[in-house]
Amino acid sequence: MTQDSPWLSAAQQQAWRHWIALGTSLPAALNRALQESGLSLSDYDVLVALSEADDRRLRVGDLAARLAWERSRLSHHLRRMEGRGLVAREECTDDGRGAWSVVTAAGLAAIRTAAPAHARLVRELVFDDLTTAELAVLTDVLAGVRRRVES
Amino acid sequence: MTQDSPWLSAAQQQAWRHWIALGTSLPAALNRALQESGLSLSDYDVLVALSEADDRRLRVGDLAARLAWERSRLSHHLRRMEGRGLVAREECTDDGRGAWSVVTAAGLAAIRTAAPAHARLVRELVFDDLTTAELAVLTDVLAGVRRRVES
DNA sequence: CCAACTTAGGTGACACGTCAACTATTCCGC
DNA sequence: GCGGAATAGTTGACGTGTCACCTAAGTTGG
Repeated sequence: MTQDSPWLSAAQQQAWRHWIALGTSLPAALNRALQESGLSLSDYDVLVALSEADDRRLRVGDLAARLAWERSRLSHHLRRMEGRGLVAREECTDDGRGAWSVVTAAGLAAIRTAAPAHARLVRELVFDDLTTAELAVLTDVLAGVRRRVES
Repeated sequence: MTQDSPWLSAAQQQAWRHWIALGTSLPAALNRALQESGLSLSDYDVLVALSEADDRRLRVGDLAARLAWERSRLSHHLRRMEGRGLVAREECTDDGRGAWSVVTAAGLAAIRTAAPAHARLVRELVFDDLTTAELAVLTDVLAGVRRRVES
C-alpha cells in the first residue's frame, strides 16, 4: 500500500469499481429514458451546448472542446444529426477551413421537449440524495480528475 | 432551486458537466495507454474479473453482473476476445443452458503485462491527489448512484 | 512570394454496444 | 411427466466511436 507500488489500495479499488460500472450503466439508463424523445444522450449533449451558445452556433472545434469529444466523433455525429434535421452546418467566412454548427428550430424543439424529464432523472439518480458538502467534494474531485486527464 | 423543479442547480450542473466530460475522456485516456499492450479497457475489465475468480472462470451471466454489462454486449465481446486467444468458453455440465468463460494462459500473460502501468495511470489520474476523506465521500456517492441506477 | 508547416475539419474501415429476436434448457404447476 | 413460463446465452442489424489518413486553407521563414 505504499505510494510507490503501482497498485490501488482496497479503498481505492472499491471506488474504482463503482466508477467503472457507472461508466456503463448510468449512460445506458439515461439513453433508455431519452429514447422516448427520439434523442440519444450524445444528441442531448450536443443540443445543450449549441442552444446555450451565442446565436445558437459554435465552431465545430469549440463544440468538440466543450464536450471533450474527439473531432472525428463530433464530425460523424453532426452528419447524422444533420440528416435528422436537428442541426445544420454553415460555412465560416472568417476562416475558410472552419465551419459553424447550428441548432435548428427542430433541434431546439426536441431538446425543450426532452429536457425536463431528463433533468429530473439525473437529479433522482445522482443528486437528490447528496448533501451540500458531498456535492462540493464531488465537484472538486471531478474537476481535479478532469484537469489531469485533459492535459 | 426548489426540489420540485426538474432543473439542476448551478452547483449540480457544474458537477454534472465534469461527470459527462469524464465519461468520455477518462476511458479514452486509459484506452490510449492500454493500446501498447494490445488490450482495450473492456478487455482489461473482463480479464481482471476472470483472473480473480475461483479457478479463473465465471458463468457468463455472473461475469456480466459483476461488470454491470448487458449480456449481449458481453457475448459479443467474449467472441472477439476468444478470437484473439485471450479467453475461452467451456460448456457447463451442471446447467445445459449455461456456459463458462475462462481466462487462457495468453490472457493471463496479457493482463500481467498491462496491469502495473494501467494501475499506475489510474492512480495518477484519479486517486493520488485525493485525501482519505475525499475518497470516502467519493465511494459513498458512487455506491449510492450505482444502487439507484441498477434498480 | 512560395515551400514547409500547422490547423480545421471530414472520411472510410473497423471495433464496439444495443435492441429485438432467437434457440436451447430448466423450472413449475397441474 | 407434460405443457407453458422463465432463464442462459447467442445472433444479426444497426447506430456509434476511434484510428489513421486525407483535403483544404491559413501561417511562417527564407
